[in-house]
Amino acid sequence: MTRGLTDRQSQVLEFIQQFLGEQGYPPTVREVAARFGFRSPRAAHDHMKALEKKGFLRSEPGLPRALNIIGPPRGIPVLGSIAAGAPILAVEEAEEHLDLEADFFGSGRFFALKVRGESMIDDHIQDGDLVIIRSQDQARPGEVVAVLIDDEVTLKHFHPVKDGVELRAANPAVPTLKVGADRPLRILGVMAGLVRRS
Amino acid sequence: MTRGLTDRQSQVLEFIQQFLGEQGYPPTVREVAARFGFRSPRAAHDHMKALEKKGFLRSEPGLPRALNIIGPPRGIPVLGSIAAGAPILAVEEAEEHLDLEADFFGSGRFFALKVRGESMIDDHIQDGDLVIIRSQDQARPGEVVAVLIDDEVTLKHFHPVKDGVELRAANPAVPTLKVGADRPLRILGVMAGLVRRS
DNA sequence: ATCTACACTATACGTTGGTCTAGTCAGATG
DNA sequence: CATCTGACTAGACCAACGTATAGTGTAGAT
Repeated sequence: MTRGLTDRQSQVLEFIQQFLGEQGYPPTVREVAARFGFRSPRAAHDHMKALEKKGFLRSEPGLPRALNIIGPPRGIPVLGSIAAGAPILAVEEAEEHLDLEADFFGSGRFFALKVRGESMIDDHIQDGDLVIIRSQDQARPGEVVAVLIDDEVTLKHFHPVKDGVELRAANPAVPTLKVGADRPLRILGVMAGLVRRS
Repeated sequence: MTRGLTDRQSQVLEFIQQFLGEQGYPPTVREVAARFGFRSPRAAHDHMKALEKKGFLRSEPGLPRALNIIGPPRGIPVLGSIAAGAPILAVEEAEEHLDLEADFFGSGRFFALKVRGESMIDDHIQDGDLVIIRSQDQARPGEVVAVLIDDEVTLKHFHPVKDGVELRAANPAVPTLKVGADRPLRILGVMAGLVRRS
């Protein structure tokens, strides 16, 4: 499952996550041991130390329940910048994660892109804004979409036309891009929100 | 401060919240005591038991760090709308809470205001946006501030001038407001970010 | 003048829980 | 075959921690 962990380590990590979610505080070594039926706290302790060494957990030595899950970053991954050449769309490659509530922007899978330039300025999306995209491969006319075209990601208004698609910017200075049905165009998702950190 | 709590109890609760946000796990009785300089863990323990009795905390007896904040919702409180007449600035009156990471917009105490109208449209702040405000009573020239004036909250650019302050909108259609040094004007905080949910 | 609520100090008890030493066992690797 | 890694048992040490008893001081209400 998760990068470089043994099965048992994944299970332990998952349990700690779950415990934290349900109880609001992290489990002790012995609580982990009890969950898996270990007769010795040592077994659980070993796994937790392994998880720590692999960077999935942080803990304060000697202190009970002083645990922190740091490995699998939760939240919305910031996958790169728009119009900056082929961003990698794997979660592991995320530059950063926006750690916010699961359904903050509604339901679905989300990612974020950092906007470069002023091409969507009339939609009040400015340089440096993080645009939240809901992952989907379909879009309705007029929606703001993140599309992959010619190995580049752009944010545009989506308008299907005869034999193709028009991608309109929200800036009169930026010309509309007409894409024929033959050219490869992949919709990555539609805009679901925006975060600006001044 | 918060409903039915003594000053000290509020402080203790706030510290526990902050600790949880920063450390990822709850503090022990002694860590609370250390924070406030108590020479005895008993003092902290008493406050925590009081908070528990008043329903702000839950704890598992005998277990270290087995704490749970249940009373006050976490996150950034949405305190009301801008330019919509005297919003209540008590945390209890929050309409909603933006449940996101503690230091998402940097450090400090934050609240959010829902923007009504187009008065800041040139700053690309549009109707319905949630503007994140860092609580502080000072501002530097040019910063976007939330100010309380005549029992109304507005979002404006802050410009100190001779014998007063100018509050400029980011929309040419909205006239600049000149406020004399005599008129009561209270800075609630400065803009630290923005959240738009499309 | 007494009472009660609040905020604490001083000290201590007993348990919980992180961590240690010292092993066993199975499966994979060289 | 020996060695290594992963997963565990058994038992123990002791610091950290929740909790208790007993008491001080202060401020406001009765």
